[in-house]
Amino acid sequence: MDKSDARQRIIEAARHIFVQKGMAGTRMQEIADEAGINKAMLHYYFHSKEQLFKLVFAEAVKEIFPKVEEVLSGDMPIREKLLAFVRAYISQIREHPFVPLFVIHELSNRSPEFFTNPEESGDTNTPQKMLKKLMQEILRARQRGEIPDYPPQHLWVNIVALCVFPFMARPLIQQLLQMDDKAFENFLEERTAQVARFLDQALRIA
Amino acid sequence: MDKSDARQRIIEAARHIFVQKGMAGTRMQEIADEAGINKAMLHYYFHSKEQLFKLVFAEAVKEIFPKVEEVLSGDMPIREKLLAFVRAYISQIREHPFVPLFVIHELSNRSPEFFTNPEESGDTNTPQKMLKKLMQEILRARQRGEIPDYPPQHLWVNIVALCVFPFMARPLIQQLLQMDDKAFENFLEERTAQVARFLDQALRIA
DNA sequence: TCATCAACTAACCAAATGGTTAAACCAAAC
DNA sequence: GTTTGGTTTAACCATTTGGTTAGTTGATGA
Repeated sequence: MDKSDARQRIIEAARHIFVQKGMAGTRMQEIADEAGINKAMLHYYFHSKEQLFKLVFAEAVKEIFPKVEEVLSGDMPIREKLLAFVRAYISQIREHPFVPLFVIHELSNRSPEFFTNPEESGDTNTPQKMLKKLMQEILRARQRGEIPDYPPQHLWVNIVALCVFPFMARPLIQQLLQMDDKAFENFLEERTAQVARFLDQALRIA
Repeated sequence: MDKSDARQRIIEAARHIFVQKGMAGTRMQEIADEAGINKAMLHYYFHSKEQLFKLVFAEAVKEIFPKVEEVLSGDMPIREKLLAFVRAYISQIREHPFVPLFVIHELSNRSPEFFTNPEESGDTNTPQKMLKKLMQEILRARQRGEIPDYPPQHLWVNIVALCVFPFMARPLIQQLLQMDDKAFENFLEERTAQVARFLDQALRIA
């Protein structure tokens, strides 16, 4: 069975509107309208706005956490690995362009433990642990002289910034660089290659 | 005279709360409380929430637009100029760490022309024009072989991303890299030097 | 001393909003 | 056919929220 397809429609509508307008800016009525149902149905399936929001938010967090374990856990040289990460991550974000801003904005006024994924709490592959491993890998590569000696945390933040920022700051960028929508789409097309190249240069040893 | 200091207190309170919670998440009552006045006073000085918001927002936009004309209009070589920009811009953002996320978030649901600064409309030094000049300068330097041939727009976005992203994504970064507040402050201390170095490397000619 | 006017307040209002309720609908089980 | 139980709805409710009003205060100037 569909397990009631209204439920699914609600989730999709909620997701669409929450991501666009944020928790505070979203009206339950608007979600109901977009899902094509009565407002009371929202409370039938999810009892409160808060609960519905948490569900959407948790989903969103998963979408921006690097789902790139294969890339990071492979055993290629660090430089290629980081470049592969860039490609995989940009492509992932591109499928959910508005999610990073949404997550970061909502996170900014909430207690930090709000987004520890509770479901897979026993899992050893939590993003934090994966990242820690990557940091160590970067350190080792650095000691072996394969890349310049950037502190791993800065290097990591640099990479993520290069990947994610253009999606978050789209309206600002378009305004400042006078791009219309088509120009910006084109800009995004080039983006993967350009970030990869920029990073590649920055990783060359002196 | 003070031109009524209540007015000033209102603006400061509004700024504080709007920046933290966004337009939709802000309650007029909360602003009134923080300003230590009656809610009706808000409407006495600024007649609507929208108007008060616009004022705060316009102020905020100015704070994140690069106020670094001296740096950009100087005539040092492009590489040093870009490095000087990084230093000046990070230091500017550091004084208003929450403003970039605020502006970008509010911008994301508004018509793009919302933030064209109307006051100095006759001014020739609008940020767009300054940027255009910088783009051309980058192009020329590139043709002269002083820097690698990154498309100027990508290079520009890269630089801004490296400067601004850590401030916007602070809670995410702290969570993922397991930094407490002190560790993050320390991270920011190092940031200017690290971004400068990363950029410097990326700008070396092959 | 009194008129004036900006600054200020308490009380109030209408609309919006998250949430509830009681009843209706409707397909499957008996 | 009737009962049953999940699904759906219209109407309703209490609170919140942006905004207003009518009136008070208090300093200034004639």
